[in-house]
Amino acid sequence: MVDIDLDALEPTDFIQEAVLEDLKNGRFNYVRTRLPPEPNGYLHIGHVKAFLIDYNTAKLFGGELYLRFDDTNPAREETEYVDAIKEDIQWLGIEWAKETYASDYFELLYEWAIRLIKIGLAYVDDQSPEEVSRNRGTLTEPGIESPFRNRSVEENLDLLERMKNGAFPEGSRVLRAKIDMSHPNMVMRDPTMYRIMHTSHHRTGSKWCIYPMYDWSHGQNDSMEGITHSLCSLEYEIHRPLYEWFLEHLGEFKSRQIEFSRLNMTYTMMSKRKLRKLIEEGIVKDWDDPRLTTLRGLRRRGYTPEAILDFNKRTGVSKVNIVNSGVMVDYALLEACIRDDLNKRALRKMAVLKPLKLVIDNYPEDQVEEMEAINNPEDESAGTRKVPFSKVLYIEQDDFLEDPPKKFYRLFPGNEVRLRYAYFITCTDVVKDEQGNIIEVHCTFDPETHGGNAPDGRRVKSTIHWVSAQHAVPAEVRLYDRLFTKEQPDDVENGEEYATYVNPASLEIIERAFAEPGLAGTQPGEKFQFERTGYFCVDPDSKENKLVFNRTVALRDSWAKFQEQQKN
RNA sequence: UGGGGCGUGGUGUAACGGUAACACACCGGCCUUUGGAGCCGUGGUUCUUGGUUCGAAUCCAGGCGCCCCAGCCA
Repeated sequence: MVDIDLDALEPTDFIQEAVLEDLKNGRFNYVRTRLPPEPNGYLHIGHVKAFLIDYNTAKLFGGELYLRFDDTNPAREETEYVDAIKEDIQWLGIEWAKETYASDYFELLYEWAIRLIKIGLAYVDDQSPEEVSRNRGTLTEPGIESPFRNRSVEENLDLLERMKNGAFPEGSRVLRAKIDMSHPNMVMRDPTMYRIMHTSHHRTGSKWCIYPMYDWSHGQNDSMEGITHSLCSLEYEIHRPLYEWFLEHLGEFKSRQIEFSRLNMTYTMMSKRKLRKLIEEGIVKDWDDPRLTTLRGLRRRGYTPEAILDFNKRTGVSKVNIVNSGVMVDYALLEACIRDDLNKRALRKMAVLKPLKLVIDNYPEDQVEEMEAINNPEDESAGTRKVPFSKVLYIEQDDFLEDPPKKFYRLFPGNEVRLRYAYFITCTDVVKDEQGNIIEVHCTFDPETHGGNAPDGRRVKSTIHWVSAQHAVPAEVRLYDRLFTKEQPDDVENGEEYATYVNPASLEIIERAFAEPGLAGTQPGEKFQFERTGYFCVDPDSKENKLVFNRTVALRDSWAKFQEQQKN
């Protein structure tokens, strides 16, 4: 029973409004939702939307959430996935009241099937899969009734039991609901309830030789568990009449199904089948490849549960149906969410991704100063730290140009910039190798500007980051970009393959970057902002003697954007 | 050409018959010891046509467009 003040509740979407209405008008007096993953692959960001709708709806009304694995197809489901899915859901912070399996109800479901046979509403069909398909009709033409449709109850009962016990080969028979072969809704044209599979199940072993179809299992499981609100995506809307038909004739408890838009995102793929293909073809390494929008990929990439929850909140809930039964959300929104979260929380560090040697000619040879740096300008309580400074430094290659274009404010011959938290420097000279590559930049510093402030009040246009060459720790840095160059990579155009749209620059490995010494010893999962370049986290590949960082997302970069504009 | 859904700036969501709002993106500007962050500003005849109404994104009717369904997948 709900013992909360319904009038005080604030529903945040149309589903919660509908549930509130059901509670107010007495259709239900409690709320129980269910979260129904199929244990046949890893979770991706699209699943999160569905999960959070179930979780948040139950939570708002003081109800409970069941985690029910839809394990009705043993040919593709494994325990390994069950564990991984639970781990991912927990990582997000979703709690469930009870863990159940569709297979928990195989026995009861079988009894219900017998009841349907007994009232003449289900029959064993001996047609081949091809015949069943051919006789289903088309979208505009009615189907043809099976010659086995009017078998006696006794024969149906006998055949089903023998099917269950393994008397017949796979594909030889199915149990079908007897509804209407000319129904305009294809789902209602005598849908299959059980098929024969001589496959061992991850939980029931070899006990069953028949397994229920999703359409026969799901709605009945909802009923058996007393699920009040069965929340699912739009493509199940046309299945709702079938679920209601079953329960109506069985005389069992009816859940209310409410459908919502699925989440699709630009520059990525959501379907498990396609994700699996990416892995099999070696385009990405595994389910946790940081370029994937799987939960494991996002986690390894450095995304936080908070950012993903925020993303979910910002994308909302609706029934808008633009593509693939749902909406198409801009990938940039996800990036905005992680930037927002990490901006507030991540400690700042300095790291030079593409090092260029900088020598301060007038700085004493052996001197080392400890410069005070702010750990997080967004959070004063994060305090400060000391960063060693000396005569020879590394700066970013991108921060120096011998012959700069207009609007380039960084270092170039004759120009003065600030080294973050250190000094003002002026570039005096450039050293090149025989091929003409710049290998060293020389400058002088102004001792009066210690800490980065000029007592005479003069200003510089730019502040650049640095690390002291003799103190820096080397690190491998993996720069990621979107996996595809096309907004909808699965919208494959004539003759092409989605592989055509794979972004060749989706992964760039920098073998030898240099980080400030404070980064030594950091542990996998730790997150930082490398000033001026982006947010990074320590990869699980990282070892005591070899740091590995993943770039979660780059900082917004108006200079890079400006350059991009100039090109176009 | 059957059935079921959905149409609000580029994208996603609000507005529950009473001045179309918010976020992201984009483009300007301010500010800045991160070209980050922050702050301010410019973008829409609410798919369309007609009707009801003092008043319509909202209610009604027609049209158009898009998505889903012909697995012994879920």
